[in-house]
Amino acid sequence: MKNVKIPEVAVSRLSVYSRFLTQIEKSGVVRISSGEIAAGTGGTPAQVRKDLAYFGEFGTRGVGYNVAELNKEICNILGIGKKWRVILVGAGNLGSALTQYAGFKSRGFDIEAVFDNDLNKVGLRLNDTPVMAINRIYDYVVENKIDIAIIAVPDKHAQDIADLLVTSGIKGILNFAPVTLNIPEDVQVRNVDLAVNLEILSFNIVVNNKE
Amino acid sequence: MKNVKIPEVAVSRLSVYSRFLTQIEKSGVVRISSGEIAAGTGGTPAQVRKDLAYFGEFGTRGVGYNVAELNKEICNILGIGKKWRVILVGAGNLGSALTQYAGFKSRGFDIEAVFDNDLNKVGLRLNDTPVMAINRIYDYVVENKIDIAIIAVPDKHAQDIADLLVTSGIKGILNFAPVTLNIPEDVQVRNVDLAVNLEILSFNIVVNNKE
DNA sequence: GACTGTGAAGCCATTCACAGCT
DNA sequence: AGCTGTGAATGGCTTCACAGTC
Repeated sequence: MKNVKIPEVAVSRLSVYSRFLTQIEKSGVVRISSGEIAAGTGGTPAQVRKDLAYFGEFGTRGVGYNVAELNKEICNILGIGKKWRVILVGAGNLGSALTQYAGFKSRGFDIEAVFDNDLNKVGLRLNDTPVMAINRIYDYVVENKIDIAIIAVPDKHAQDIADLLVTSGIKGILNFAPVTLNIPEDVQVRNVDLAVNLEILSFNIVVNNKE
Repeated sequence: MKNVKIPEVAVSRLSVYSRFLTQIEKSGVVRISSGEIAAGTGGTPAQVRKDLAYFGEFGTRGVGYNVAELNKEICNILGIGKKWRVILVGAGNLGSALTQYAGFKSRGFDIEAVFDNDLNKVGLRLNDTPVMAINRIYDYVVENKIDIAIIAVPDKHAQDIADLLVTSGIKGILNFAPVTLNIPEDVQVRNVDLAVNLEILSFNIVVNNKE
């Protein structure tokens, strides 16, 4: 791997390319050019090539890329197929939906346990995934070497849960609670803020209508 | 408003500031500095000031910002409180969760109708929101002047739904389907790709462990 | 001729540092 | 003295344009 700092946006685009390639691959296409990838993912050909160039040379000049091969390379880069061990905290509406979200499973992220503080839910199964009590998180994460936790609890509990997960030795947190978590640098965090996205949309609509 | 192009990241940060200020306001704090906002939202003081400066002068030199006032200004900028009319398409797991998501309602985005192609669901209510048949989307959007639609249908149907919404005259689309939608430029789109976020996290964990 | 890979240029966002105000 | 507002400097991402390869 080259020793250049890779922009996070480039990584997110790689993820989109991979999704597109997976779909293209199914339809039987073998070869593809940077221009076609760009057209299918809403980017530019130069950017597609640059993003890939951060990691190596995957194409053939004058020809293009082999769809299956390129997709495999990108999956390697992203760490897909590493068999990540994932848990989810918060069996509310959003948590339940995420537990059953096909988009995670199909990309190799399989949630193996759900934790909740509602004892009525503990012991049940959420679409085959067992629901356990919050106070079992620490032991479970340590014993099963869990890599990633998805936080889908109400705002007020998010930081406490995050602290607990950090103490347990979690490597990454995907946070759906609309709060800024305080997390040590060596633990990776991604915030998915649903309301923020609606507000950006709202802003863009207003600006667009003014022109 | 100044005639400078505003970075979209700045807008997303404004949204986070606002959320933070709302919370701070509740706890009774009246005045706040850019440094405190930065500390509470994971940014830098200079960036907070710059983000605000795109839109005007909201603070007092030597003093800071009035929490309530600043929050109101930001809400105006973002178009919150404009009484947006919002519908959701796709009453599956994710769609149901989003319909009941408190983070939307508390920020002024109230989903008023849900559409689904499953006739068993049509006529029911999802947490008080009526579920209607997909073929009623066009009329409903036109008659009720719907501004924003949230797409939470399976990938394969997303583009068709998007086309239908565009034809109906929708202004903005928040898309949860993991596909790149083809939409005319005057309609605003935001993609929330849940799997992409997990994949970026996965990438970051791998990179972090190599160092 | 077609398309990749890449240095260089251009553009945009962030950070710095300080003038201006309270 | 403390904090905002902002031009200038820096840093980073994107686009350009072309050499290299098939």
